[in-house]
Order: sequence, then C-alpha cells, then structure tokens
Amino acid sequence: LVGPKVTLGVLAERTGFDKSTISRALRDDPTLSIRAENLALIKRTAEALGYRPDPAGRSLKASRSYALGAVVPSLQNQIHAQIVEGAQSACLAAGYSLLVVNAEPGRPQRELYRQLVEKHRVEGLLVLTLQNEAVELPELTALGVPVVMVNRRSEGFGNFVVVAERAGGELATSYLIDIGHRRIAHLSGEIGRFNAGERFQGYRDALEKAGIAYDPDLVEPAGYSFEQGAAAMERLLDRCQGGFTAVFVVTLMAAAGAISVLRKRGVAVPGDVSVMAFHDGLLARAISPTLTTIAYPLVDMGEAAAKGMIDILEKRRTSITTTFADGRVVERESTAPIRL
Amino acid sequence: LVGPKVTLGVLAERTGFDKSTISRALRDDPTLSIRAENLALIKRTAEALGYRPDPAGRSLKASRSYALGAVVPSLQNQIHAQIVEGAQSACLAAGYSLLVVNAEPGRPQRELYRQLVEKHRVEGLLVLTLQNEAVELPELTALGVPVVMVNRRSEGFGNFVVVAERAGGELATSYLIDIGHRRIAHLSGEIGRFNAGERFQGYRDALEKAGIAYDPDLVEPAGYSFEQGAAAMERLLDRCQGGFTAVFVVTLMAAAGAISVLRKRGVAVPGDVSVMAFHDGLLARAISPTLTTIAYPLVDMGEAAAKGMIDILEKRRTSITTTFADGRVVERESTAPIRL
DNA sequence: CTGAAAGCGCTAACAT
DNA sequence: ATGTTAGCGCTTTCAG
Repeated sequence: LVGPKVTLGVLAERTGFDKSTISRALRDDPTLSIRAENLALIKRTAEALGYRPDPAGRSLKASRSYALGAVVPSLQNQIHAQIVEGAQSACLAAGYSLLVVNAEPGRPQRELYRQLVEKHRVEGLLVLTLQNEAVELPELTALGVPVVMVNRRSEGFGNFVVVAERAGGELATSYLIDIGHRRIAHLSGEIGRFNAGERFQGYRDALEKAGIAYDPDLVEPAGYSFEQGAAAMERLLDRCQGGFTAVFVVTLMAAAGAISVLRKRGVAVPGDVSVMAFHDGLLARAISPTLTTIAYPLVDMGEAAAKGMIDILEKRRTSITTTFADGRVVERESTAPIRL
Repeated sequence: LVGPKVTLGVLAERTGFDKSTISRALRDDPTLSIRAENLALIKRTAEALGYRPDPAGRSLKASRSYALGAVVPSLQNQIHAQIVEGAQSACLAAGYSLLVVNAEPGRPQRELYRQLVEKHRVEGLLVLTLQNEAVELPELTALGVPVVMVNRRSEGFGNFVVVAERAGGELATSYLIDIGHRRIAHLSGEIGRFNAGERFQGYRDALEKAGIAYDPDLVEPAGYSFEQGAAAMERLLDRCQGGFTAVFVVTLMAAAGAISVLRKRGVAVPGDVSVMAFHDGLLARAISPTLTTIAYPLVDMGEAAAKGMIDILEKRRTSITTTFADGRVVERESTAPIRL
C-alpha cells in the first residue's frame, strides 16, 4: 500500500548491517552479541518502517507451517463454539493459524484429516470429536502429527485437556441435594463415553455421600442432543412420573430437550421437577425457564489446548494432561428448593 | 513418517525430468508441451510417492499467504457459526486457510485486524460485524486488502453477500397474514442497520399488499440479542397487550427472548400470539414452543462469500454482490392460524 | 519438447 | 561484534 515490501534486505540497506544480523537482532537471538546502541538502531528502524517478518519465509526455512487443525462436531453447538473461540485466539496470539473442520458424525472423515495434515500441513490436531464416530484414534495418530483431545479422553491416550467431569457431576447433584431433593433422576449419555460416564459417576458419588440409595430406575440413557434428551425424558416420565423431583441432564442441549417434554406433559419446571445441566452456553439463557448449569471455563479450555499443543511442537513439553477443576453452579430458574 | 520429504527435487531424480518440468506438468501449465506418456509418467510417480506441493514454497514464491480473515461477533451465535462453517469449508477446499477473530462489540478491534493483515498476512477480510461497532469501514479498507461484507451491507460499499432481507421480512409477515392474522406486531432491530431496516420494510410491504393499515404502535425497537428481545416484548405488552395476535421478531435470539416474556406473562404461544423469527438455527428447535422461522442457506452464504473473495484475489472477478433469494418458511410450533 | 538458473524472505552454520 | 554463504521448495523467465 505504502511502498515496496519491507524485508530484512531493506532493513539491511538502511542500517548498513547484514540481513542475518538484523534477523538475529530482532529476535534477540542469544548467539548474537551486538552493541546496545546498534541493537537499538536496528529495532528502531524496523519499527519505523513497519517491518513484519514474512511467515512464508520463516515457514519455508523451518519446514514448518505454524498451523494447527481442529476437528469439531458442528460449530452450532455452543459448547464447541466456545472451545474453538479460545483455541483460535491462543493460536493467533502465538503466531499460529487454526484450521477448523466440521466433522458431522457418521460422515467419512478420514479424508478431511488427511487433507488437513498432508495438503494444509497442519502440525497438530485438536480433536473435539471421536470415539464411536467415523474415525478412530489409531487412524488419526497414524497421520504422524501430535494429537490433543479436548473435552474428551480416550483409554490410554496421553494428551488431553478436560474438565473435572466427575467432580462436576457431583457438584450438580449435590446442589440439587442441598436444596432438598432426594429423588434425583439422571439423563445420561452413553455410559461408555468419557464425558457421560464420568458425569454419571459424579452423580453416584453425590448420592452416596448424602446417603441416598442409588436407584437405577431413575437413570435413563439419553445422549447429547436435543432430540435424545427429549426422547429420554419421555421414557423416564412413562416409567416413573412423580417418582423424582429433580433431574440432572448430561448436556445443555439434552436438557433443553428434556424441558420441552416436561412442559409438554404438564410437569412444571421447577415447580414439580428441577432441571440441572452440565456446561453453560448462551442457550441456557435462551430457553424458559432459564437453565441452571454447571459452568466450566470452556474458552480457557480451548486456549489451554492450543497453547499446550504449541508447547509440544516447540519442545517446551512432551505431553499435556490438563484438567480444569473450577466448575461452579450458575443458578437460574430451572431449579428450586423442593416443595414441602 | 515414511521417509524423506517428497519434493519436486525427488520427483526430478526419480523421473529424470527437471524440477521445473515436473512443476509445470503437475499444474497442467499450458506453457508446457509435453508428450502424453511423459506427462502420465510424472503424474503417476507423483501420485505413487504421495507428492504434495508445500504451501510454504508456493507462498514464498508468489508472495501470497493464501489465508483469509473473518471478523465475527461471537461464534456462540448460531447464525454466525453457520456462516463461518461454510466459509471454512470453502477455504479449505480451495487450498486457503481462514483465520477467525472474535470481535465482541465495544472492544478495541483495530489491533485485531491489523494483526490479521500485517502479522498473519491475510489477503482478504470477511466481515460479519461492523457499523455502530468499534471499527468503521474506512479503517478496514485502509488496511489494503479486499473486504467482503457478509450478512451486512454498508452504504456505498460494493462487496457483499447477503440474503434477500426485505423479501424475507415480507415472506415472514405474509405467512402470518395467510394463516389469518391481521394485528401483527414487529420487534425490530435498530432501523438504521441494514438487516433490521430491510426486514422492517418487508414487514410493511406485506401489510400493504394485504391491505392492512400500518400501525406504528405495533412496532417496537428491540435489537438482535435475547435480552433485547425480552425487554422489547415487555414494553410491547405494557403498551398493547391483546392488541396483536402475532409478532415477527427480527432475530432468532430476540425471538427466544420475546417468547420467554410472553410465557412469563401468561400469554400463550401460539394460542394467543404466534411468533415468527428471521433466520434459522439449532436454537429454533431447542426452545419451546419450537420456533417457526424464515430459513436462508447460511452455510451456503458463508461458502459463497469465501469463494467470492478467492475469486477476487485470483482476478476471476472484481467484486461480489450476491443476494440469496431462496428463503423459505420453516413451520414449527410457535405459529398457528388465528383463533376464530 | 524440455532444462538451467534465479529468486521469493528467512535463518543457521560457519567464518572472520 | 558482525558478515558470508547456503538453502528451505516452489515458480518463472529465458535458453536450448
């Protein structure tokens, strides 16, 4: 826009130093010892001319792309949207870019990942999907780049960033217990899946600590989606309407589905049944009654995952196993103390 | 993983041709005339060795980054999530990458865009935010890269991909009229904004065509968010409860807010008031009653925007002014024929 | 019909 | 305390 491109070469002309000197000076390369005044001069003129290192040059030299890939099931899920948001900003801040691919479950995903790695040369994969999906972990790791699972864990796989799922499940259930509930149902995901299984365990932990007997009849396998939450609530009501005063639902979306069924069937929320969901998003405030949820810092989680991956790529660490423990209850309208 | 990197150099060794010949052969460069058999040989061995051109080399040579930037107000908004989804996949398919930055309104955005352009070297900006936000158009265009507005228009700005907002507003309102409504309210956005203004005009168009007098009392300025939709509905009810049997709300989120207030105030939806929203997303099925909406192909819109930008960068066109006209009503539970 | 050479902007090893 | 050189992988004149 203003003139010719500002490269190390033009800085060299202007200052009289060599390209390589400039390069090392601007990066504070310790292998360079330079007079403070000259260092200052170089930095000053770089600043003045608006020098920006060209990522292409650096990439070529280093044989690196400085790009990460993220594999996400629909961005329309606000939980994932928050995680991606965090990952994006961490990447940009670190001078990386993030390529996001949507992997609708059931679709052929193999090719997407191969493209990401082989064509776009991403150096690492952030995986927010997987397990019982259309790609398996071995296939992914076979692509030859580090993989970090986000909001997921897999048997024997060493890189992950997750929240304290089990503690969160316990927190949710304990909250319901604390406000007087005793007959607490749980709409779960597939128990074999990490998130679902842990949340379910937390539910049981809380019951046990409170001395409440676990009743399998009150647990209904649902799933993570709106429709699955709705269908599961139908089944639960058919089986034991009136048998519970509160329900802990495995996801925000499923909770929305459950609430829609409760209302349809004339069950007041929270009058007859309190509803608690895991994870927080805009959706929680967009349904009525607004949803009480367990909130974890999802944006931070995305950031941590991206930073961790970058640390791995830059050899500052060899693995990442971060668990966010700071879940908290966000009280909204869908829960209330039990009626006496 | 398997061996040394497959570059043009190794293909040259293997085939006996020169790097440059290989390069041209693989790109079907018309300046190369080569025997069909040799061409085939080259392509075959490239395939066999799994050759992938390294984007870094190409970038450096061409002084191009093959990266686009997108400026988005929160990905948690499903409307934007869909658009970004489409843009992402179009970019990947074309060998570009897409860097997404979140621009929460009111935050200092200048620096984000500068970073995108100067540090990450994006070659074009897809803008989904703007106007009355923390950055103005002239500032953006001053960055020296092409800008395409998506789901927005700005006075006198030539690049945009939008939907037929006005026709959509008319469609929404006509639908309500067709099922018998006469007193139809409208929760609008700020009329000065493109989307809001057009949708409002569409509302008036439909009334006029049906011979229904426009009543300013039935139009309440809201905004695009849940909270603004809720607040506006409060005001509308305070002013003229019972004075309308249907309402067309400017966004999905605002409609969710409006519905929450209607229910809170004991107004049945759709029994007493039918609710129609503009744009469709998962949220429409996650609230109860499920929302009738005007659906436009938002993912396609994102794709079109990215493709258009790429066409501009590659000189296949000089501007893009695409309007998606194919809106349709998605009937759900929030609307019903007027009661007799 | 094909090859040789140069250069994009950057960094690293090796000289002074 | 600084300069020289070479090369990352690709494309593009310009020569044969």
